[in-house]
Amino acid sequence: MPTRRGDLFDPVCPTRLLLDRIGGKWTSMLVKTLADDGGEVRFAELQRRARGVSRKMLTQTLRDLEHDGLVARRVEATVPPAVHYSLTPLGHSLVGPLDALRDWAETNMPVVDRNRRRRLRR
Amino acid sequence: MPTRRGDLFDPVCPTRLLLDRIGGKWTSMLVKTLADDGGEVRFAELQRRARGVSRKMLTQTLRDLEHDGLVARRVEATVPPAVHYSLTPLGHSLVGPLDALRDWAETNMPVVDRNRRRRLRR
DNA sequence: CGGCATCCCCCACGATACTG
DNA sequence: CAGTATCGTGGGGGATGCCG
Repeated sequence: MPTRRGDLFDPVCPTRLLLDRIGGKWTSMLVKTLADDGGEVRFAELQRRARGVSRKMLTQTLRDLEHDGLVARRVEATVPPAVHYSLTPLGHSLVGPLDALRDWAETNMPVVDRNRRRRLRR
Repeated sequence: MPTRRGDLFDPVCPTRLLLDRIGGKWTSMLVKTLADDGGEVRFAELQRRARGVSRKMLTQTLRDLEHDGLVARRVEATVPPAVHYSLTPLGHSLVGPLDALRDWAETNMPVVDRNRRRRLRR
């Protein structure tokens, strides 16, 4: 078996791959948006809810999620086209673990002064 | 209350801050190493266990973890110095949620062919 | 031994413009 | 409406060297 369970030190270990995904700037909020809705959400609606995301990053993030089987994409061939996104069952199964992280963060993450963005740096 | 629970769309929401941390290349494996050990681990030992980490990134990651109260640093003022790292209680409390993520990843993360590193890119 | 300082590279991400 | 194409940039992260 190529992937030993728990071997975070393997550069291609599943945990690292997952963290690469949900570590993306928009991934977690998109998953949460789709999870909260429960059904299908259109592209423009997603962009409206994820305040600040560019169309490029929205597309790219959704493509990655789709590639990993977390998100389903359905196209209505109308003019203009309507594209609907939703969580797959696999996607829904990730919501639990993600919520656990979120709960931990909201309870324990120290409140940061807005001036030092990101790291402390210097 | 400044941080609304569940507002992933707030740029400084706790979840995003947490993901910035554990999204780091070495963070999760360091936390896991310290968690598995249970006690104190020396700098050189950490570097040995986290195969591939440079001293610079090891120091930087540990500093960030320390800053967030997840890791404790203890210096023995001998020559040469001996520095010991361990998880704080707060750090230990993160292990559960992190393990949940890890379990999900190992069960559900699609096996990736080693050729396409990171995204699909093109 | 542990850890800054420095230099450099690369890629995630943003802004903008064009298209079916 | 829902994308692609292109360009530019910030900062995460690697390599190396010096230092107390």
